[in-house]
Amino acid sequence: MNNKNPTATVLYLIEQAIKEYRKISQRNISKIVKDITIDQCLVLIILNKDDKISQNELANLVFKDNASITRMIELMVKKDYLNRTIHKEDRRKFNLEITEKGKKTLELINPIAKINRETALNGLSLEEINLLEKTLNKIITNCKI
Amino acid sequence: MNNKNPTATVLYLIEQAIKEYRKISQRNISKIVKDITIDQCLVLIILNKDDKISQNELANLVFKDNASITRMIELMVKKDYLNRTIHKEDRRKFNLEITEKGKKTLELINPIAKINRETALNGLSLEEINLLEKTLNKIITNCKI
DNA sequence: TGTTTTATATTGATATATCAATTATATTTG
DNA sequence: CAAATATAATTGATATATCAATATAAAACA
Repeated sequence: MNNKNPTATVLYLIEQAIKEYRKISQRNISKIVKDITIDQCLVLIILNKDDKISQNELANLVFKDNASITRMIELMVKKDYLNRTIHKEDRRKFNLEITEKGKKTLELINPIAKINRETALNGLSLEEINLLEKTLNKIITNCKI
Repeated sequence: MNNKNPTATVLYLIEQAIKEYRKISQRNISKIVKDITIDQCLVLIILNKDDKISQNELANLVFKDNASITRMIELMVKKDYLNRTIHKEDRRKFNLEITEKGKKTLELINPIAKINRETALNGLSLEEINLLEKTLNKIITNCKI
């Protein structure tokens, strides 16, 4: 793992970075909202921007499997963060609506999400971040081919 | 998600990048070895370099929880990739030994792991990779504080 | 129109992630 | 040396990841 050749280790670093970020994010969220996961938060944030998306589209946006989304939504409905009703035009789909509890939670979550990002990116120049973005996009493209 | 401000999106990109990389890695491994996961491969690779490490140390190396490692090892013993015996000097610990099947699997895995890395990093200059490494390390440090 | 194909979501099975509580053993300390 | 503390690993509970198989509805097509 501690080779000098970064090609052998940089992919582990990506994994480590996202795991550390998820950890502090979950810790900070849990201080304020007890019964929610960061993945569920992300679902709330996305639905808040566009509540007309399907579960399929939602899955793509958060890089998850359809199966995972189905189960997450199930839990979020059970915990009263979301309502789910059948889509009238396409009866295979569902409407996902954020409940009052969900909206209140969003107000608590949004500032924390901002702080989490700022914490993680603290001390990085905009140039560094742009480069990071560019490089990650290349890796993503490489893997998708 | 499609803000122009990269500070809001770059952390999602990290998540996406590692997920795409894990996907192709698992796909390529599964073509050759049927009953193994990429996480289990990583455990084999690490134990092959140093079979004296404890489960704790192993967990740290692969950025996993102790609990996850316990269960992974349990499965790997069941599938005859590892042997586990009690540590004589410290009876809280265990010795982890790669079986013959494990060794043969390693020979199949190692070249694929190399190809996976090369695929993911294809077209990236050494400079880009070094910068990526540097930036990721900064993020990791930020999150750990 | 009836049949085939495609799209959306669910379910089952298995693996991993994470936290908290617990067990067993080692180490430290009074 | 005994009690307190620390360390290594396990277990239980719950959430997510992934694949394959399935159900249902919509769209395409002949």
